[in-house]
Amino acid sequence: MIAKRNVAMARPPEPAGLLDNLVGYRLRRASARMMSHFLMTMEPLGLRPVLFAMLETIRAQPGIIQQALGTQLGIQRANLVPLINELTSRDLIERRADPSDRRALRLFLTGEGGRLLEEAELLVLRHEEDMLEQLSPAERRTLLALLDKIKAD
Amino acid sequence: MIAKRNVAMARPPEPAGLLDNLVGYRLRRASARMMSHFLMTMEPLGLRPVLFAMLETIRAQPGIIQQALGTQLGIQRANLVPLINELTSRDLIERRADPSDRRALRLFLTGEGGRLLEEAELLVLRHEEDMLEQLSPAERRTLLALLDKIKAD
DNA sequence: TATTGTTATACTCTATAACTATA
DNA sequence: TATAGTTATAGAGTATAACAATA
Repeated sequence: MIAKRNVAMARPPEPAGLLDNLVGYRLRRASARMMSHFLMTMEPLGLRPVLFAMLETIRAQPGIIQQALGTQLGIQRANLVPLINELTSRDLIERRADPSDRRALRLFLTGEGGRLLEEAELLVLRHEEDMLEQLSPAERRTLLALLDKIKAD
Repeated sequence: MIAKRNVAMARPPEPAGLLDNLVGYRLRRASARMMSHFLMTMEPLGLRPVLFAMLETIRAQPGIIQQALGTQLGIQRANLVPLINELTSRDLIERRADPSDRRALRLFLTGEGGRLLEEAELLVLRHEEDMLEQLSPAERRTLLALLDKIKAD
């Protein structure tokens, strides 16, 4: 393609000045790249990032109630419902009534949920390895540590 | 609140195991924190992150066409249209026909767009300062450099 | 034929308010 | 009164397909 110079203020295609020095913007773009690649990687398993995060959290804390799951993942109770339904109807998790608090539903992985999650974990590790191959182990630790220093609000 | 121990596999509320060691997940959470704080900061100006990014890019490259704007910001042409309309109807930018390519529309900030963007930049810098106060200048540079090492796809 | 801008559409994510059943 | 789960709804982001005008 040939550069056009017929407009008064046209400049070389510089990325955009201030924008490119903003941590928030660069963070958002980097995160979008990761998400997009995650989606491609997980497509065969039909797991989006949220669903994977939910399964991981339920596996780490079997019997967790929806409210706690939502709090930990930053998802509101109301928005969690259709996601829980999605995992339930795919037989990846199950809800069991809590005998001591009949408002609460405890969440557990099913056998199939556990199996799928194991497959997913392999894919996720491969995905991270693929996206982060330019970063040494030390750099990855540094990146995580620096991310943690961003204000929690 | 008192911990309940009446469910077989209940564990201490650990964040979630593998999940918390995934760069993609931590990146996504950090980015969400920044976005949320950005939204609060910019609320008085009515600028969302996308709109701010568009204004910045148009200011840096006056006369940019929609297609290029979309490519640079990672927004598809079709999705850009309502955003351009929003900025146009608020008199922050204007479209001018390109005499040499009558398919293309060149984008420019209006006077008011320029003024609003200047205000916005001050707020954004304050916002970044607020969110990143725990990071030294060197750490911020390191963070940006590490983000750049994440694969571009 | 390919490209620019556009319309239409659909899905996901996010946010809020209000309901129910329990506590 | 407060909490857990739910329903309904609306806004915003993102993706694809198809069209008109122009190259």
